[in-house]
Amino acid sequence: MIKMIVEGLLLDVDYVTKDNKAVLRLFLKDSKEAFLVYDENFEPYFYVFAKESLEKTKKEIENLNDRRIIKIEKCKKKFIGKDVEVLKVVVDHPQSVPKVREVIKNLQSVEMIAEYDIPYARRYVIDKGLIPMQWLRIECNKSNNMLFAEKIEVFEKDIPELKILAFDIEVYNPKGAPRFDRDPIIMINLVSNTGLKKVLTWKEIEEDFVETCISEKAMIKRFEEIINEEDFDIIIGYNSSAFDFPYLKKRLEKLGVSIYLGRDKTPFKIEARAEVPEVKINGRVHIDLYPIVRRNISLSSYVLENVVKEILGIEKEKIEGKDIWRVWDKNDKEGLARLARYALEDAYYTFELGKKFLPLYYELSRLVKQPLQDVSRMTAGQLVEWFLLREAYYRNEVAPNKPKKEELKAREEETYVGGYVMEPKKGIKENIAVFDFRSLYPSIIVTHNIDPSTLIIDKNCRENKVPELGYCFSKEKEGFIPSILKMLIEKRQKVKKKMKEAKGIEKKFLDVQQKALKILANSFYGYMGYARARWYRRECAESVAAFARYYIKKVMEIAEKEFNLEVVYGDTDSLFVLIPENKKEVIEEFLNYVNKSLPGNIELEFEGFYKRGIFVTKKKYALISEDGKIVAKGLEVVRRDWAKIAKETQQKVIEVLLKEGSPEKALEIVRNVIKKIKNRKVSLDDITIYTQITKNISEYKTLEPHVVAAKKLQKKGIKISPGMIIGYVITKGSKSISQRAEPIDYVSLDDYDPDYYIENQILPAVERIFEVVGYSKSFLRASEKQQTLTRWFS
DNA sequence: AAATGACGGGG
DNA sequence: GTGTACGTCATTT
Repeated sequence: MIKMIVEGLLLDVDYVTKDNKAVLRLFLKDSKEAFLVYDENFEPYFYVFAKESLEKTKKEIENLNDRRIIKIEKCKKKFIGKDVEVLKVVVDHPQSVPKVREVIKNLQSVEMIAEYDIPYARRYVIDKGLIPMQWLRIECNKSNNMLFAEKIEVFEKDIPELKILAFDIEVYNPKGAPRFDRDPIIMINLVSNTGLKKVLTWKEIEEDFVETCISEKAMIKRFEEIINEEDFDIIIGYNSSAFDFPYLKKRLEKLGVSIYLGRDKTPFKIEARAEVPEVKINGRVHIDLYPIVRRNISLSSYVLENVVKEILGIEKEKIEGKDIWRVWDKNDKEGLARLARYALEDAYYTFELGKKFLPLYYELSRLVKQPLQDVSRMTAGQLVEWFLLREAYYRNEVAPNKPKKEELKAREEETYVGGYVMEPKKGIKENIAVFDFRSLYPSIIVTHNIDPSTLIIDKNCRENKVPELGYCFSKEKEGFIPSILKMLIEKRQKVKKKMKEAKGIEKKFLDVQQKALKILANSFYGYMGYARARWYRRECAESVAAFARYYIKKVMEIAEKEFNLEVVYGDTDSLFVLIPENKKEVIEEFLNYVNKSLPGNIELEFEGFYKRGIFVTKKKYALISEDGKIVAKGLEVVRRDWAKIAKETQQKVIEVLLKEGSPEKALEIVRNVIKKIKNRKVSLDDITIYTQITKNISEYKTLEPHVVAAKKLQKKGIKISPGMIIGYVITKGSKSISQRAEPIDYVSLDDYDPDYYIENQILPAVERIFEVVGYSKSFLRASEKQQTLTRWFS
């Protein structure tokens, strides 16, 4: 056994079981290579609160004679700000926790149990004070060529160059959605910061970045080889959790091959989660950019091309997914080369998106102090929760439990008045300035000391009283949440101050840091009102919202009364104001005036200027900026289970209204579409609705259209299995919509029901928009029904 | 009115 | 893995 000291950046932590004991694995990376350190010095535990005396409860637990229980200790802790004494029950293995806790929680003398559901690796990084994406100096023992940690300390140092691979697969798909049991992977596209720009495939393609393998199987094995040879730290994809990796896994099963991508030479695993599946490649970090982009940027569509356009400002061409197989089958030299170029582009842009977002997640990982891959999957509420769990540990607070099912249901039903949403002045408006107050919520929490422990429910309370509500917040003692939030805000201000003097990379680095702090700080309000939160407290969230309403209304009043500006819309922390032609300077004046009148660090910001907007209802509007970018909120019908013709019609209507400001032209578009539908001048492609079968047909309780269509296919001898996407058309007749759904392969243009497409597809997609520009629902419907009588459709 | 089921991205 | 989303919409029952 040799003693030694190693240093490395903490990329990930998990545990393995050796001799029935859990051993933690720290995956580290120094400036040269990746390495692994084990830690055996940690034990799983949870807390027990006693009804009467700790001693009595301790005895009762001891009397269980449960061999999984290793130790029971009395501890002094705090719970929601109050001193408590609890028992710490240590067990032999993390997987014993759920079993032992079930026994203990039902004991007579037990009041409740706590912190019984914290994943072992996360508990470990919290208790040991480790910071992922930060450097560790570890004193270890080396035996059998393995390193065992004895003492660990965190120190600050820049993140070393990490090896990052972006990948993407192309799949043969003659039936639209690829069927994993039949359709092969035809290309694997790789772009890395180690200089890789490669398309693996199994057809000869004349491009120098293409590497031709002898078969699909050989191509996948080559993919494995490249990952292991280059030893990537991070593997990124776009929707790779839900598509690329699951598809790859199914192909591997079908082909009877295994690949070992883990640093410990294990296969990658796909773990079912409520959200999207989680891909685990031991020792490496897998990050799917699709959910990240969705969480961080508000767009009407998240197809890669659109994301690249909006975020990177690059117009990228797309080979329609549906056409890939055709190009592949055609075997035309130029076609295949073109396919390969597009394929490489997909990986390239995924890589570019990674460059854009990864630094932020490195920072969030350091800030929340949980592993990068975990943090990359967290929603805002989870970021706050894990951050608070760490803070609670260091303040000796026992964390409140997550709500049980009934409690969750009760919380979800507990509604309160949220932000103020103004009923928009409906219709088309021009020259719109948008302002928002993003720092409003955190500032309110800190300024008014809003916390579960400071809440006073008393109609007659006076000091620090919440507008409209019978609550006050004591200012005697700083609350848990306000004190943490205050620290975050101050830290951010410091970083921003430093940023002013910094340059180049240093400045960028600081900018990412302040963004991470901002994201976290802005999530605390939502967190207190989030039903699944441990530190949930309805009255707190309710009070923040009440203060926010007070401030936004005040600012709207200033705009109208003091600046004579028309406010056309506002939502929670934003307001939309009409700016008179040639008076843009008023934006600055208004902003300055408002900010002088607001208390503390509460600040209004200018978000942007828009040439035109359509305001439909609360939360439903579309804006076009001066450079022609359209931002649509709440109006999109871009789902697969709508007919293409409905989606396209809606898009065209919004575009014409915003670009030309002409309801008449938009109406003309709708009339033409209706006419086309009536005259059967559409294609089957336009009217096909695609819906996925998600379980065995026999398990369906209700007979929806796609289920009926699938049953009809089954009768024709076609095997239906979960995951299949059924394309169908609604045909003429008097039965229910479902009964009239016919599989696309068995209908002709003469069969479809024009009324269904007009009434249930076209009109619902556009009528709300038309209503606000002066054409009522009944007008649209009436003019549609009078088709043969009126000029509209003749 | 309540219950049920599907959407997103990927090809 | 000591963790199971989310908010919205259409259609059926």
